[in-house]
Amino acid sequence: MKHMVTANDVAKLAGVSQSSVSRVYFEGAKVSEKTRAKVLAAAEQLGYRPNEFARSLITNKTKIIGLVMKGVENPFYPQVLKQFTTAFKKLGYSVLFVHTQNEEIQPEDVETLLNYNVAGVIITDAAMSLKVAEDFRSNRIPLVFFNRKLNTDEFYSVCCNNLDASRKVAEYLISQDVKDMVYISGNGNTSTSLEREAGFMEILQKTGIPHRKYASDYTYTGGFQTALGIVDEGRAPSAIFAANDIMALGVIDALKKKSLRIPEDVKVVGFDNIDMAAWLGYQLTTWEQPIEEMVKKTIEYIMAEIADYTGLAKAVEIDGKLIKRKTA
Amino acid sequence: MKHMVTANDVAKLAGVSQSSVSRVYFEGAKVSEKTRAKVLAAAEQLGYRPNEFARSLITNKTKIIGLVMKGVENPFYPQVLKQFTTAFKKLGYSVLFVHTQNEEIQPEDVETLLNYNVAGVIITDAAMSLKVAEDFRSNRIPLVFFNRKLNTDEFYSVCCNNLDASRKVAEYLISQDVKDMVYISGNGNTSTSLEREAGFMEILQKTGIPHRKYASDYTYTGGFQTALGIVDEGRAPSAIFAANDIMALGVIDALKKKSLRIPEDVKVVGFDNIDMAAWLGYQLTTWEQPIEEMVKKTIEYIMAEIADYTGLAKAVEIDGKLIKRKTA
DNA sequence: CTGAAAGCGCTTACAG
DNA sequence: CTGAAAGCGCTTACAG
Repeated sequence: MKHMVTANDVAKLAGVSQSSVSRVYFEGAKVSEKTRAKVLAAAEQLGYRPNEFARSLITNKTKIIGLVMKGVENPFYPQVLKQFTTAFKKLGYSVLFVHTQNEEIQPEDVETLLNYNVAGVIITDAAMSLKVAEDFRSNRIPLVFFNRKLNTDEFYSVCCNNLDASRKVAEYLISQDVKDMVYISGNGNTSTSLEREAGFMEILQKTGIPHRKYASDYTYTGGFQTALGIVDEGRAPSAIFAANDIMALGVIDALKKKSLRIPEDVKVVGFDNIDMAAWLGYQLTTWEQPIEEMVKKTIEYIMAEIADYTGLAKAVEIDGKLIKRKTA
Repeated sequence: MKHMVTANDVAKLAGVSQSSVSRVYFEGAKVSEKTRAKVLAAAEQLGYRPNEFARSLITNKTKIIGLVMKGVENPFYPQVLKQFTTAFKKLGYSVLFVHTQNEEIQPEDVETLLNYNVAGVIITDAAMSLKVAEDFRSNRIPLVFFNRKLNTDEFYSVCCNNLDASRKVAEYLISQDVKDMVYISGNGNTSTSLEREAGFMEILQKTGIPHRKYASDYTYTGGFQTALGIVDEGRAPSAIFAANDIMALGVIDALKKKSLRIPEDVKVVGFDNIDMAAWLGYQLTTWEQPIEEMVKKTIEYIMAEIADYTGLAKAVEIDGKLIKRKTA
């Protein structure tokens, strides 16, 4: 068995009480400089480290944030993971990574989060039922939907302003003098795909530009196959708006395979601005999601709720910007 | 304050002792079916869930695995993260994700891992000093270096057989009738880059094929710039072996930019077989790392050490295979 | 400012 | 098989 050095061991060596040792390590507690010095010296000598579990048990608080994610194949999400982890570390919080295979978060994942009494949970591209979300609420655990919304407005969400962004994409494309357009959607019922479609279609309808929609799945292969199908139908449009970048890259490869020139024959616009969009092989014109700002807003909310739980619900939307490159 | 349902509450409702409630939830403990039924009914009614922290405090064990990672921009690593998370979940373990900005794992990250008394730690592309590694050992926490080795053989590591793999890459390239070759390395002192270089060079030296080495950094941009430099020198070789795929993709884009044909003018081989290597825009010939098998070996070791700590050190190496596509 | 003591929610010998 | 009790390593009123 590994022997743990406890506050008691330190207390004995330092010649103070165990409470004093505790006070040295508990932020906000008061100790004299003299005691602090004695304790720190003894602790150093013994290699003392406060036990997080004992601490959490008594305070009923943890420094763990649950981050739920599905599509790590889309580089957008590892980026999100990285930024959250980095930002939370500065605040003294660690992230418990939960990966859901399925579209929807599984009961055992919810169990895990609840068992560890996480200080907050962020759910990204996985779906969560209303019932589960209520579970977190009833446990007073702050929850935010990141880059996704529930179709009720009873929870906190942080997204890019998808509606406005896709309107701007449509307007930009129209200004490029296109005849007809195609929207390639992501997974059917995701709020992101739905909103991007709505904004895009709204402008096209308003301006009377012919348009069609094809359903895909937010993957490279999905984008690739969908675009191949479109060309094989003999109905290549003058512009394609893909609901995310990784699909857009598949679209580009498919169009190239069919010897169509980009942007001359077909223009392509994506969404996210992942690293690869800038690669010379693609040079994708896309809408940049303001990840940094989105992460910041999410953390602000969670921290505020940790300090003083309100259960506040709000749909926060942050603008991004159009990044013009070579594909449109 | 959120009120927690405790084993005591359940005990009262079920009309049994708190110990009996505990036994129902503690694997391996014995309870009669009758008691179990009573407890489960009461627990269900109250929404009871055992407190992980109290449990960890008393058993001095956790179900948390620390996973340390740096380069999430290289799709190889999110893939590794996903596979570990999935496999550990099945065993009832969760993963605490630790992202290091710097090349080397930071003291505060080590603190975190130690404070949470993690059941094991896996360190991927970040570096860890010998001193820190010893820290884990002295706390009897199993540690494995995944896809990286320390330059001492005192720790457990799981890697692809890089030496053999790169020899095979060299032999394959030679069979393609090349005149001279270039090796583009990853970050200088990583074991992977060093080993891949060693195996590759060994064969080239043996067969007397002219070769040069360029130092890069395992990123797309690094590969791109390095290849650009090589061409600008007017010394494009007949084949380039990049130490990982993401650099190889950069190399391809640079060569294309310089209007060199692949594989006719220059052949390119990568390492990893990330998803993108198969994309139509690249069709990269590469060495596939057997992630699944590597993950499996890592987990086997960690589980064995959790059950019975030995501190066993070993360098496990697993073969991968050459994936022939269009670039060589 | 400091110490003795209670208690967080569990597991686990120890009796019965 | 079950219960009463001790104890894991902390925080936090409560006195002094």
